[in-house]
Amino acid sequence: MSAPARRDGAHDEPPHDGRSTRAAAMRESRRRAVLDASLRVFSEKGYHATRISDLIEAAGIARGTFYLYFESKNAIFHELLDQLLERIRASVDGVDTRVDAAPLREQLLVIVRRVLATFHQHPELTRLVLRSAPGLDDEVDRKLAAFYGQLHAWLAVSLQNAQALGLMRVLDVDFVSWSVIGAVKQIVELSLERREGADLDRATRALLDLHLDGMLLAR
Amino acid sequence: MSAPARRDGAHDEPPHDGRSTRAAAMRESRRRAVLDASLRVFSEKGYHATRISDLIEAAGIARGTFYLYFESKNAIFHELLDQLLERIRASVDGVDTRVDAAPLREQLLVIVRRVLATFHQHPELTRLVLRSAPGLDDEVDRKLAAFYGQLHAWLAVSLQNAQALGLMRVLDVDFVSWSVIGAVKQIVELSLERREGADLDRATRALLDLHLDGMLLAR
Amino acid sequence: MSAPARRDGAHDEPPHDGRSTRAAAMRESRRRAVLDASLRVFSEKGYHATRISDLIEAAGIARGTFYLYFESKNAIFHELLDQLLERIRASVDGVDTRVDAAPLREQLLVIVRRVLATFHQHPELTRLVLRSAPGLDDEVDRKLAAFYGQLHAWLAVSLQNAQALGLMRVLDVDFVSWSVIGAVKQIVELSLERREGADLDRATRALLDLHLDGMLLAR
Amino acid sequence: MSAPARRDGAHDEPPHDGRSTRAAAMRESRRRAVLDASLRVFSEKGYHATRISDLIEAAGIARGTFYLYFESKNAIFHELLDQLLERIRASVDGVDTRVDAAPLREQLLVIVRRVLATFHQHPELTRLVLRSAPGLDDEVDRKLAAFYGQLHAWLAVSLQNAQALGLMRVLDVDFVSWSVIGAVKQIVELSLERREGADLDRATRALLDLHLDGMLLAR
DNA sequence: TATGAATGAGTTTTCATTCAT
DNA sequence: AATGAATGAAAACTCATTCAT
Repeated sequence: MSAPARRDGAHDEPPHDGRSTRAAAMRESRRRAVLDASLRVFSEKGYHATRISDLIEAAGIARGTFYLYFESKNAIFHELLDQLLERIRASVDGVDTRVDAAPLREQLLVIVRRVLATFHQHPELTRLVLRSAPGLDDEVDRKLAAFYGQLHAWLAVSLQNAQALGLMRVLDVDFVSWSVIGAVKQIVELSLERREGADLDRATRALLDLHLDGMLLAR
Repeated sequence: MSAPARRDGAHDEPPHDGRSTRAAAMRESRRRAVLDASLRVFSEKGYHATRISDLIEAAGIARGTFYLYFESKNAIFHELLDQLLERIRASVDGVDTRVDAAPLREQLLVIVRRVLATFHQHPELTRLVLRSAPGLDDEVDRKLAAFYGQLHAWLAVSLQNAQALGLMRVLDVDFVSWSVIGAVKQIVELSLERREGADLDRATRALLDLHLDGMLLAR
Repeated sequence: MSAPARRDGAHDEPPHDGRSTRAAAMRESRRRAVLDASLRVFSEKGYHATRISDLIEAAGIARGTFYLYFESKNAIFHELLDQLLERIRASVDGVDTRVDAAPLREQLLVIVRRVLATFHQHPELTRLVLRSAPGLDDEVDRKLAAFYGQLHAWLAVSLQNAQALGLMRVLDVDFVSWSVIGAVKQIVELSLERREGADLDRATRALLDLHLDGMLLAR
Repeated sequence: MSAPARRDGAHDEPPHDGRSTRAAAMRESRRRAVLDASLRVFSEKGYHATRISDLIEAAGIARGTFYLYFESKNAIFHELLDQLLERIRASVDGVDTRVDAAPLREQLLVIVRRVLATFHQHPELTRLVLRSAPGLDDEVDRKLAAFYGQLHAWLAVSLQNAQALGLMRVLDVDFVSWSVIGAVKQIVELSLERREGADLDRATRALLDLHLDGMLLAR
């Protein structure tokens, strides 16, 4: 998976020479603070129920200040969205997709655990992506589709390889990949509600158990 | 699965004696028409992007008339939501959960096909539930949670039985049930985009194949 | 001078069948009332100092009602502007430009008196055109330029004819026409301040006296 | 015509002793630079469409710096306005109003040419006065009224004298003076659009031709 | 019952001015 | 003196809901 263009957010990056390095750092940290506060609010109330007033109150800034850092409510949401998407991409990117490198079981174990952990470490971002984002607007939907599409493509290729190497049964790789993605999403959503960190391992094992060996006793 | 309380929508059902039976029928049919039109609009534009103007235009009624039949924009959405939820429930309800009645594979085949078909027959309702509804408001989220909760409980019990009867491996039934639900949701969403009706069988088979026998070759 | 396309203002003319003739009339009269009230406010405070609040207060309507009739503050202003421009055009249109029809003096007398009277009858519209409109935005400036351009063209042609017929000295018709227009505008503006209606005749005579016979005694 | 009170603009002139003379000069030159840049912007975009951001960008200074030199957006505009008004006043002031000094024709030739040239040399200031200023606020309108009033008074007195000396026909001096002012304004505005410098003489001659000898052939 | 004009609270965004550094 | 980030009052516009006919 290749990294998408980074989204810098602020309208036009001010040209900062040497002397304003400090200022630029301050600015960036403040931006971060607003993003963090906004994430919390968006994640809790959802996009539409969130007012700019909520955002600036949570960030402790004035109304105009918000627009100093972000173009609009919509823009800050997109920036937030891009972040998690990027984070998940990164967490998957690290996994070795050369199937011969290790048994399928081990490989999937690593990636599933990583993905679940990533979501688990960022419950707000997760809630944002899973609950607030879908259906917001066409642009958001396009981003989500692209994201899941990448994930699916990556998974499908991996499975295809495994299949070619005789490590996997002959299955409908397309549907199976989507199925796995759906299962993971659902488990993530579940852990969001339950907020039990300890279940991460249990969830990982259950997912692998099911998908690798199936429900039936023997064949 | 038990049927939930029916939601009548309109403010207070006027007591209709014999002479107004015809009128009541007219009223009901008109209500239906508005609901149908609204479903189409909601499903296409999403809840927030949909204006009352869109609804009344699609239904061909006047602004005030809308409020004669529905309390509010929110109320009609809830009514629509309840409908699909009820329809899916019904499609699942019919399945015999006594595990000994048939092999697990057959049972799951029937139910998965039914569920997929149900969604497939009502793409608008599906889009509504899958895209517009989540994260809308607490009430909606509660309903969805309850719905999926029921589904999960039903599935978990079935699997538990199968397990007890030695028809199924020992798996974490809780997680596995959620995983299956997630997979199905994802496949449904997929078919929503692709709009290929013929794939229903292929999807069903792929889902069962994966979940019953797993990915690995042999054990 | 040809009449320009009428500007109907309201977003999309609602289709009114026979039964809603009364309603349409009501609507139109209400529109008029809002236009009149707005004209008063605009004329007194100028475009920018006028708030929508001022407009709706003057018209005695609610905020939303305003937007039922007009798209925006800018739109109602344009509609008002078009009105006076049209009215002046009409007042000039009636004048016979065939120079041989009457002596130049008589012709100019009629038209100048008409123009002055038109402005004088509508002091608010006049103030709007003369004070608020110029420099408002490009569209307004274009309209004003077009308007004065028509006026100038009409005048220039008339003078050209007069010249060809030997009724007028050989003068730079282009500049002279603009000069006359400027003089009239200034006199109109003057009468706006003085608010003396009786001076209309005196002003007309002074203008003609000056422009026809010049300042010098004899030649 | 007497010079009006000078408007210094900046809050309170700091008392500058000998040692700060250099600094004061710097300050003054910077002030000038900001004024010049602002004039350009105001003249192009108009008062309301001009943002402080435009001003400081054009002047190459920081936001806060602007307020070190000028009290407000309104204040700098007024200062700019006063300048042209003063400049025109000065260009007229030099003309000898003792009518017996020269024939009316010669006198008017000089002054009209001067006035036109003054405007022509400063198109931005001209656009400001003619397009942006009128109707801006009461204070501006008062200044413009005062300015034109002075011009009118000066012209009226001159004509009165000429009349008394038998150099001019008996005309309504009040209206005639306003008429001349209006004509000149219009011609100036015209040359602003056309931007043809060479026409200055032609315009001057046309104006005099018309006003001195009138349109008619002979009397 | 049906209509659609009227309502006004609520929301985003702008931008002149201030002030800490 | 110079800077530019921060401020918040003010303004336009939207749209779900009401209500007189």
